[in-house]
Amino acid sequence: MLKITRKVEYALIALRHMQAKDTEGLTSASEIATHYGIPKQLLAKTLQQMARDNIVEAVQGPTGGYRIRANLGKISLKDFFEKLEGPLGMMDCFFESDCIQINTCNIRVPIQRINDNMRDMFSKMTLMEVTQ
Amino acid sequence: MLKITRKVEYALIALRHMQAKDTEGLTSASEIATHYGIPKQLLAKTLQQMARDNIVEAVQGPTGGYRIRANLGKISLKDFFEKLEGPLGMMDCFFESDCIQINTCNIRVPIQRINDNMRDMFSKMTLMEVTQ
DNA sequence: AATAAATACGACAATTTTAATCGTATTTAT
DNA sequence: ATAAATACGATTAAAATTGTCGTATTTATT
Repeated sequence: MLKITRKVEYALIALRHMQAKDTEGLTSASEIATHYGIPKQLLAKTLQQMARDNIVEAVQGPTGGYRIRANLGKISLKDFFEKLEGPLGMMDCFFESDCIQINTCNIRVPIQRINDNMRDMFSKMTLMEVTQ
Repeated sequence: MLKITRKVEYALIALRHMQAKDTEGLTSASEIATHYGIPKQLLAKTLQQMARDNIVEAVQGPTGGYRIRANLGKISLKDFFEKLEGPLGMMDCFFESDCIQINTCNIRVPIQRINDNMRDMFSKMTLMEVTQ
């Protein structure tokens, strides 16, 4: 429990890899996949999603690839996690309201508090702290 | 991602339920399962695990049940989570060392830092904060 | 113009993890 | 003796995650 997903993991690996290179150069999904031994297609999808979110920029065609587009110091980990994985919550009932026990539940409020602490923590950390 | 498990959820529900009652009285797994509409056997196992961890005390036989044994104000959420679910880590490589990429991995150290922050946060919260 | 290498992406399959159930044994109040 | 409760290993079911497939599109190079 309380784990990040591979998608987030691969995204962070890719960002850190690109960060370490010349800002202007492009990096292909293959380059990263080969270097870190991770599945290329899955990584590519993750990069594509980050492109849709304007975190990276994609260039098509041969010699194409990705480069970092956003200011990573201005994206909080909370926003990053939520862009890739949707709303952040320790229990599903914080966003899916199909729990029929929601009225009798005695821990929703206290867990909500803890959850707020967690969100707060991730709000105060930026992507830059991971990638540099 | 970053979710707690049902086991932890049921454990917290049970503790909070018992906390709200007379300290000396016993509470059966059935009572809690019925009241909150959760699977009795699974809840029972969770209570049994908490009994092994000395968080609750178990009394057998008819009229038996459980009561809180530990001082919940002295058990951190981190310890509680780890008692029920094992070591707390955002990535498996923090305790399972079978990742062959562990040497080339470029995010292990930064994620480790974030992980430490998270563990720190849960170390500073007690079970009492959830159950009262 | 043809080719090849890259991104784009929906659909599907495999794997892993989590959740729930089953079956049986033990304890003990009535 | 019975019944209601805890105890717990083994198994099954369900859900979530992870990975693959197939095909389309873009574009530099020849």
